[in-house]
Amino acid sequence: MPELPEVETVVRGLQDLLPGRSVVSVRLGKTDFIDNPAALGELLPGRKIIQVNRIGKFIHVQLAPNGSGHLKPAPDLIVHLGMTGRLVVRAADEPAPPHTHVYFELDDGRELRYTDIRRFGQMFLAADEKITELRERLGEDALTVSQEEFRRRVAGRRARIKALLLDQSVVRGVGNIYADESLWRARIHPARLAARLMVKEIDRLRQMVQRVLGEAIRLRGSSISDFVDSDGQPGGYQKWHRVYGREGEPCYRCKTKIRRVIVAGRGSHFCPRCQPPPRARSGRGTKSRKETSRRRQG
DNA sequence: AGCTCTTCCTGAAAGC
DNA sequence: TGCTTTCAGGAAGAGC
Repeated sequence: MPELPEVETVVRGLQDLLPGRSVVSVRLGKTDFIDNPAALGELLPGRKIIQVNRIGKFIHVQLAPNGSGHLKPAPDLIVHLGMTGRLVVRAADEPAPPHTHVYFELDDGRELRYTDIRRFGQMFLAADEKITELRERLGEDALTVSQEEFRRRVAGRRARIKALLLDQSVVRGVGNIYADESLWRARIHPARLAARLMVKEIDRLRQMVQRVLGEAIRLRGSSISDFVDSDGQPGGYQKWHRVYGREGEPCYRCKTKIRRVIVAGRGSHFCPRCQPPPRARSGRGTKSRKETSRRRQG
């Protein structure tokens, strides 16, 4: 599940492989995750790739305008990997794995291929204006957000802190794994309300978010199910997960069993001792929190 | 307005 | 053993 470190790893790989190459043609499989599939084949062939950047979890492939195409707009390619998306460069004669839905033929006999089992990803073309709009819709990058900006976006909010970490308009780049890992390191329970955090805790959380993301980038991301980089190689950070995927196993700090509950609609892993749960506001007695509203299907 | 919940999709794993 | 159900989650949209 690609989050900021995985997307950064893919982008760095593509940045080594793609600039200078031109798109020759585009072939499509299923296209329900693409904004305007026909536009890919109309506006990309003949254009040279300049560079590849990351905007939160989005991949921005910047292309030069087509020399002869004054009349055609020259938008860039934006890709989001969703849950199971892969963007890989391969020799054109190498067989593609199942669920490969977009092939960008390059001018050197290779292909940039997009594979996505569940098609939660996104792909669209965007000119400057739309890219600016995308940046404005998102918060600051989680890796570089300042202490002041992070406080401003979080302090006083009535949402659970976990929900805010996952909200890309608060900070961009954090997903479920790194949210849980950061909260464990900051010793903050995922269900606590942001408004009830001390400023010191907010600052510590930002510090841990950035530490965790930095370490994960160094290890080329976490490979839980599907993630691979632009060469098809898995990352190594999953070995350093302290809570994610460790339900029932001992906490690395205090040996208490790691628990998993649903917070903000997401599986959330935490140590019940290191990350004390929020106390009920005016709850009399200890109303058990085993609500997991399990609805029966009719 | 501000949050939370549901939906999309497939394959793996659990359940009966 | 084999079929059915559940679950995973990024982000958009619905619902409260």
